[in-house]
Amino acid sequence: MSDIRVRFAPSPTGYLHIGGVRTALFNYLYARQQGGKFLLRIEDTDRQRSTPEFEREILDSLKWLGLDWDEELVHQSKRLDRYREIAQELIAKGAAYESEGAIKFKMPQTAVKVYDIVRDEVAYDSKEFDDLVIMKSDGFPVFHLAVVVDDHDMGITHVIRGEDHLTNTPRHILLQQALGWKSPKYAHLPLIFGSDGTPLSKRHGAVAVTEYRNKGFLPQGLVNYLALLGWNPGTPQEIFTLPELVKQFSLKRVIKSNAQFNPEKLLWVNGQHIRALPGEVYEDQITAFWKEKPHSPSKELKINGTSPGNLSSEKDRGQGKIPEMSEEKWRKLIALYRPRIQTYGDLKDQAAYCFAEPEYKDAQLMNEIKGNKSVTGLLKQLYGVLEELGDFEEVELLDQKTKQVAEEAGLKPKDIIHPLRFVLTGGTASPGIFELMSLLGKDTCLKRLSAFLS
RNA sequence: GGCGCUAUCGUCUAGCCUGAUCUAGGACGCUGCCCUCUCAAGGCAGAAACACGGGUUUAAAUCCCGUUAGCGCUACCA
Repeated sequence: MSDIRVRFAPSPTGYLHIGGVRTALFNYLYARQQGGKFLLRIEDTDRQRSTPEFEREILDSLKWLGLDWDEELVHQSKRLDRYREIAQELIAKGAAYESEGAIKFKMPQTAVKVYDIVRDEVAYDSKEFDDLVIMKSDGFPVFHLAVVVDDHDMGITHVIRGEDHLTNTPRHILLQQALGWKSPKYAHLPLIFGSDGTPLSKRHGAVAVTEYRNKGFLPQGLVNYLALLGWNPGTPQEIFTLPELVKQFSLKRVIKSNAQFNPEKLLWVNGQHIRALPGEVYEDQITAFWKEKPHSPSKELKINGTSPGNLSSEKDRGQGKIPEMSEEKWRKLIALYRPRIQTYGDLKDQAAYCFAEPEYKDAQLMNEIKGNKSVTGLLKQLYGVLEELGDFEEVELLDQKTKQVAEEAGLKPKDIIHPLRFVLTGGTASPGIFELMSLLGKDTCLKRLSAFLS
């Protein structure tokens, strides 16, 4: 156990966003790796914009991501007296003065050096800085004072934050010097931008953690991707679990230049995690995702009474249950789609025809198949063959029988498989047709066939 | 404007400190091929970058200077 103490200090004026997660993550990784403490401080001195709801969202998001923190939460709003005390102390020392109801820090005229772990030494001349308001006329501290006081009181040894604070650092150091306090070590992280190089915002798509959660991203996928923005292990490894990151992380390998957020790579990383998960974990997670109301659009997945197997009746719907597909079928389904999805939410788009009647959107293809006598003849024949089968449990048998129909007509397997896929799914892409037939079940398959052929 | 930070494929990046091993490596995306009943997944291959200009040196992506560009700070926001 080292005495390293770091902190993440969000303002509850909005949801936890991508940039915040990255900052929190790097603090977390450093603390856990060094055997130090990862603390949380809520910077809620902006009374207008801070809300308890946002605070709860932020904490929820951090928990979901697996970034657990140590010790009690610190709220700046509860430390107002302390800031006032320090401000008075600065006045008493002649380092600050009152001005129009506010208190200003008298900026010493001196050279300041910031030793930054990421970018080495950065020098400033404080002649460039104006006197700094530290207490607003409403009696609330300004960010700079609160940060310096809190970091000191919390025993913070390393301040790891975004590069947007780099230029604030000399002011903070001057404040610390005026108070006779030791400065923590600093590490400024590169910023994350959108694909057009401007600060990440809603224009660039999802920025809030909750949005990613709702879409069915895995916390480890998001964490993994974000770890790679501004840091790399120096090895070709790209896929990491949190513990692996903790082990390999190093502030020394933090990149200096800003990065652009690339949603496509995030998707890929997430897909890798989906495939790397132990089977049971995958099953539990994706099942929970589709069951849990607040975080899944599962209503949209529903399902008319006409779904495969014994799907839910009208009454059962909206209960937040997986459609009353048997446990066994649901498992088959998610196994079949595992290599095909990048987020749990993808199931909705890709397997829609498992939960509702297929939509034949491609009218041209529809007519092509329907208008082709030999194809429809083949399908009718197949219908007859399938009807004779007991159930559709045996994939091998379905395979055999279906191909046999084609062979007997002097055709190739795909000559029947492709039209059949279209009939059953309404499209041209699906998992293996025989696995799919088995999944849908005999009734559904026959029903779709006869409906199509009639 | 002033001050500060940054600058390798479209994007994330390795390499830069300790110059020669770099005809610049990996990943996402893209293209093609293989696998194959389609789509994925997986495998293989390909196109794709050292911002620009000066130095230093036998030798520079790597060191130095300048230019340009991007970003940040310059609030009684955080």
